[in-house]
Amino acid sequence: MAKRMRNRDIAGYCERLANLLEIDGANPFRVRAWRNAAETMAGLSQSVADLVESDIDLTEYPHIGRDIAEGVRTLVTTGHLPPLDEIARRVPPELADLMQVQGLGPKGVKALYEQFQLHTLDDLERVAREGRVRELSGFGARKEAALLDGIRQLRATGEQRTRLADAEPVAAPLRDRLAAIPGVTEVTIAGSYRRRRATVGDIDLLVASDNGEAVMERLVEDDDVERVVSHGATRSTVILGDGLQVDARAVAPDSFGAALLYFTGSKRHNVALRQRAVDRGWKLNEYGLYDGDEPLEAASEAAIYRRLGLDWIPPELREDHGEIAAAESGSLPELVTVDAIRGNLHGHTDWSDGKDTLEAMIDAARERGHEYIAITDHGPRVRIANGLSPERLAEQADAIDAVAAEYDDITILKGCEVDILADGSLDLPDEVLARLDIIVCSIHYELRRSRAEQTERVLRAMENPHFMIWGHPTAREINRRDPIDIDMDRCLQAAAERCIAVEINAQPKRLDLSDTNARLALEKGCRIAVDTDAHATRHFDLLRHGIDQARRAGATAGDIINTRNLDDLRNLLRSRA
DNA sequence: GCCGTTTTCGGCCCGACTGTTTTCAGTCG
Repeated sequence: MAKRMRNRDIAGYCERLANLLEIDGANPFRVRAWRNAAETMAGLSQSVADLVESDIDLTEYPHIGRDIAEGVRTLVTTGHLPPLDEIARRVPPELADLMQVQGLGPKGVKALYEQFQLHTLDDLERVAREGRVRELSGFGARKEAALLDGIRQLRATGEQRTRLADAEPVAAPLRDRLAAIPGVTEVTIAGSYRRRRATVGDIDLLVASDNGEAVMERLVEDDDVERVVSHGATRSTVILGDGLQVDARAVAPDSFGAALLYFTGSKRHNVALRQRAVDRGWKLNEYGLYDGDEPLEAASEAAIYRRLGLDWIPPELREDHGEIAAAESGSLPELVTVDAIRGNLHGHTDWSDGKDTLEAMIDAARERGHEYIAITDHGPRVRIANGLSPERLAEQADAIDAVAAEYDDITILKGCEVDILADGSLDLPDEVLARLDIIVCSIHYELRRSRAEQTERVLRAMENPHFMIWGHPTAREINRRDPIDIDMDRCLQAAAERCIAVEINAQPKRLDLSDTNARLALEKGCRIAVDTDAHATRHFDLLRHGIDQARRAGATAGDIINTRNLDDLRNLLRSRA
């Protein structure tokens, strides 16, 4: 068995093969087939390697047929993707990486390779600096400069996507500035931003105006704009000072709905919708839904969905994960909202590594209308966070009792975020845990252990009857730290069987569980806790980021334990023991 | 290479922008 592959790795191989096939001039539909399969696997909540190991037929999944299933099976077991090895004999595999340079596609890479025998980004940079790229037919001085720009940018940002919460404070003000332009009736940030993905690759700004040209003029002149990549009458691309790319499109107000649908995506969702239109003898594009040349609907998303026989689908669900079938049968889930949350079950005070006092945290929860709040400072193992010993935990309990007496509008739950040690034991003894109302169990250390070890670690911890909520289950930090390697399928199954809730941690750097893992958790029958893991009063406002991911997983209020009233919540937690 | 209640063969999204090949190919989303 080769080193265990993550879905992301497998998708990477398929994507690489697709790039090389494209450079080689293969049938474009064959290229797309591998890309589609890559996307399917990247978005799958189950581990593809597990599926292969369990002999599950991969062709059950969309866009994976006999050949690709066979290739992936071989890849997982041997570390080799045969068609990739085959093409690598003719096309240097490193060329696939050159396609990441903005403005450089398969044709360009092929031409550069044939002319200069260049393989790598460094080769390309050298040839471009020497001014030789412009000699090539189809290239010129401007293209050469653009490629150098593209190389610089690729080196600066890599493939890294921007966290949604980091994109918001840049994108929203720009949106508001465009909205203030005379004649603009509406501006919406579409794309993965509107679908609330945890990270965004760029910002898709959609503007409704009868004078798109004026909007584009204003955009490229904006103070935040560092570089203009393209600039047209209805469409422009700019790079902002912090490196974030913005794709802006202007459309007439009466086709805003169709454009919004189109530019919100996902690509997969759009393809499925267009197919549905074609099945009815119509055509759907960014300008509207048409019967021949006759426009049927365009002004609103809801009207277009309705005409296609579908309920309006919330953007968070538009990933082609079965939402279209659900919209057809009227069985879309009623997604949870921020307002449905009655309390936060994971948060810290200055007793451990929180910034604010017990009283301040309670007041912050009251200001947000919460009915209860759990105080879950760290257990002793997390020493750097000033984790609480049993003695200090007892002191804190007295402090909570004293404070609680002053409030009649909120209930304070005594809790702890205990550490799951490497051997699966918890960092506080059972008799201490037994005195608490709520116990969040999380992994903070020893993140690089093997999959088998991590799985055993968590399964063993879950045997403890005091394990109530699995906190930030994979310990990932977006763009900074990979998730731990663990058999999520088995652990979520165990959580479901033991009535353990799994957390969606709303800290923007975590968002852990991820949307796909949260979806898997729901499929397994787990209940979910959406928690802020607040370390300061202002962190209560991060809740919406966790709710975004819960919605992307298709969660209703009923799936979330902290939408329950206090009695129901207590019963749920007690059913654990 | 995938897919399928009009199909196991013949489809597979397409429009905007750029730069360069003076009429369009390549790239992108």
